[in-house]
Amino acid sequence: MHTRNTPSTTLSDQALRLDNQLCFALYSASLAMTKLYKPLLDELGITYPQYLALLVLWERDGLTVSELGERLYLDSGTLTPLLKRLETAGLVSRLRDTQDERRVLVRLSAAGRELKQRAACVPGCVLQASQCDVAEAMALTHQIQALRNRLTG
Amino acid sequence: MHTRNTPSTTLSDQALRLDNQLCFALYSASLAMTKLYKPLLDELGITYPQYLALLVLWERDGLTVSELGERLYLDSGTLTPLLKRLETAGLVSRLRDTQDERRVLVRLSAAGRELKQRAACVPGCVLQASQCDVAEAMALTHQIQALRNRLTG
DNA sequence: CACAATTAAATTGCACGCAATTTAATTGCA
DNA sequence: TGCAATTAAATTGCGTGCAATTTAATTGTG
Repeated sequence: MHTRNTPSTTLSDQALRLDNQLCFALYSASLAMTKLYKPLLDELGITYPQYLALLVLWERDGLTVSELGERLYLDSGTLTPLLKRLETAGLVSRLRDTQDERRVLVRLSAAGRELKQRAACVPGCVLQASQCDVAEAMALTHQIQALRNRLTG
Repeated sequence: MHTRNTPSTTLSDQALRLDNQLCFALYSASLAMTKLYKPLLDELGITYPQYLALLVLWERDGLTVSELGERLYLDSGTLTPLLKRLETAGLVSRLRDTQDERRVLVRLSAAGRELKQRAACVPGCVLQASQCDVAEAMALTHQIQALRNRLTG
């Protein structure tokens, strides 16, 4: 119910404006970033979420699906099919842990390890395309990580 | 090829670390934000991208699919089925523009307009859950929007 | 006016994300 | 030891995102 007949802008109108939404800024920036990666990752024959999984494995090989999921904030419903595709592409192996048959160990293949060299130029290309200087990008990264940690913690 | 036998950390190793990726900060924060909205939007019977489309229509009703897409950075491949679901839910109508039959005008129904009142509390709830003060959230929003504009421009 | 070029949505196909459930292995406790 | 509770992946089902194509309407040009 309005208190006058002319269109008024209430506090909740302001709060609901798309351009005032932190969530939409994150959402649209994340999608834009993915599109930026697309041509670079096409060269490597992988998708953006597959690239993220490989980043984790390039840091530390031989993780379980759950450990990968903790690092990426993704569950087995997302990771199982993604990892099967990486396996089909010959980049990783998926083998049950003999110590605990519930677990599946994900390991880089030789091709998976070699792909790291070909990916070495990707972060630089993206940074350049995003027209950020390194310091600005790092500062923003830390702020967004801090937000995410509050959201998930 | 390494210049020594001990494991070394190269510049490109650093550049490829998951926690140094602005893209992953955005990606994981965006997903975390979506999960925060989930229970609130479940109450309203809509998904997060549907909520974004409604935010646009609550600002300005009667847009074409393309105009919605420009605002949300989404294409008809995403929006057409999403808008059909909003139509099925009784929140919008989708009618060909009689002036130009190529266009489809998306308009809020009475129920769609009324939903805005029920959604009025959502931004505040989310802000509280994200443990940001308003000024911090706004500042971060503007920084991320500026980045997105560079990425899409 | 004819007709090629352009534009707007819709469609198709594939890869996520994720909630909910299922399957299988391990743990813990009486 | 037996067996319920827990844990780890996989599976199912649905809703995005998006590239590529298709369909249909409009525009522009000779």
